[in-house]
Amino acid sequence: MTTNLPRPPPRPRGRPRKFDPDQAVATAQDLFLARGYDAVGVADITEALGINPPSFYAAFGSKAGLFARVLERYTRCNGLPLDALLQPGRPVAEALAALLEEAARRYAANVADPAAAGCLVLEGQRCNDPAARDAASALNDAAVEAIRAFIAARHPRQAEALTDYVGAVLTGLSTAARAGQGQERLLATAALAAQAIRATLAA
Amino acid sequence: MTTNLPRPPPRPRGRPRKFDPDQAVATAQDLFLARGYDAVGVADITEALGINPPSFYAAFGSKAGLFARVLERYTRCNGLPLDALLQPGRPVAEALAALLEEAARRYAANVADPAAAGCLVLEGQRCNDPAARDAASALNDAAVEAIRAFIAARHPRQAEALTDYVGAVLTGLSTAARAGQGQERLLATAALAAQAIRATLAA
DNA sequence: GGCATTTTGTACTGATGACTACAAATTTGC
DNA sequence: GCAAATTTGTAGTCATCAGTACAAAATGCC
Repeated sequence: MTTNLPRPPPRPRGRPRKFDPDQAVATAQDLFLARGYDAVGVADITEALGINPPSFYAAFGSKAGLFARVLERYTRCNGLPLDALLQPGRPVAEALAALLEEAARRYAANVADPAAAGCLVLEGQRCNDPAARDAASALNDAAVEAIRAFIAARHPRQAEALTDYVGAVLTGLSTAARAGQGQERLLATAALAAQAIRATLAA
Repeated sequence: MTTNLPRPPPRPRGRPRKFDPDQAVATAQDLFLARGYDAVGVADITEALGINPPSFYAAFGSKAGLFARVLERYTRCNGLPLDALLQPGRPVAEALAALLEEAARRYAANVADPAAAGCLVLEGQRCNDPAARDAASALNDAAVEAIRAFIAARHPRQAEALTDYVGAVLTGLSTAARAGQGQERLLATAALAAQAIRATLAA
């Protein structure tokens, strides 16, 4: 029997694409992370991809449409792994400390791309395009709710305040990363921030 | 003797101004605080002032030039009173806790202008105009240095880490305020954040 | 009154940036 | 080979926005 399972999808009818949309999303992610949504023009993207505007709009609809796909990829591949960090059995203070530490590691600029620092979701919420902002806010809201629910399972009385606090520190870490602070400083801030969580939950 | 002291400055030669530049700076401060530097156009400002663009440019030179004057006014009238909060004799943990609490109070939106939330200096650093960004960053750098020096006077070993932490929390508070959190939530976050400072300095 | 000075109002310019109309090109299915 | 389908490349449109040219108006000084 010849294989009939993983048949490569038959190529559609018309002229084939000159570029890979998934690769384009990855490239755009780098650009947005390095310069921010507003500062990256469609012309920058099409130039980086070696395509012309019509190809871009046929594939993604709009700049905000591309950004939504970039955010999806970012949360899947590069965002904080909330599911792994906030496992139901884990002590809350320990989990939140690990969350902040992981954020410090991920938000710091790496050597490969020194300008790519901070969190794309957090920073994306500050852009001037309502559609892009809403896409980022939706993902942020989901993440905040996941943190709140995790805390509330064990410490319902302190869930709101601790969630606000963790959110504020994450924002501060992302901003500090974009301002050029290196991983050591971000880790020190995260460790310091975690002390407040321990102090609160120990009481 | 007739008074000769507070003589009102003799009116200059030409056609008199139709608007008061200082009042214009105050109006612009409200606009920038409510919508952010990038989202406020020169047209918005001239319309709010009831003047035409040439009058605007004759008085302020550029949008960034106006923003510099707005920032000066903001730090003088509405910014955190660092000098009062960080007096040399004051215990460091107490002073920093008061600083965070005061930030929570000031960053929260007030009833008079519900959209005006957050810190104009912190938010201004994120705009897309390099000149405006630099003006905001210079003021921020000065504030950060003042905090660092205040801490270092008593706790030199922890000055860097604590300053980074306080800066991150302030950024988080400003962002949370702009996201709509009310004063109670901001105060709770500030109080929580202060615990980490106490824990660090008690050791 | 006449002149110098400064601001005002009208009506632009020039740059930028998201987005598109349209025809040519390249593929598949018959 | 031919028609249908889809993408590409060229060359734009349109809106927005910071900033300006220039003449008319309004003042003080002589």
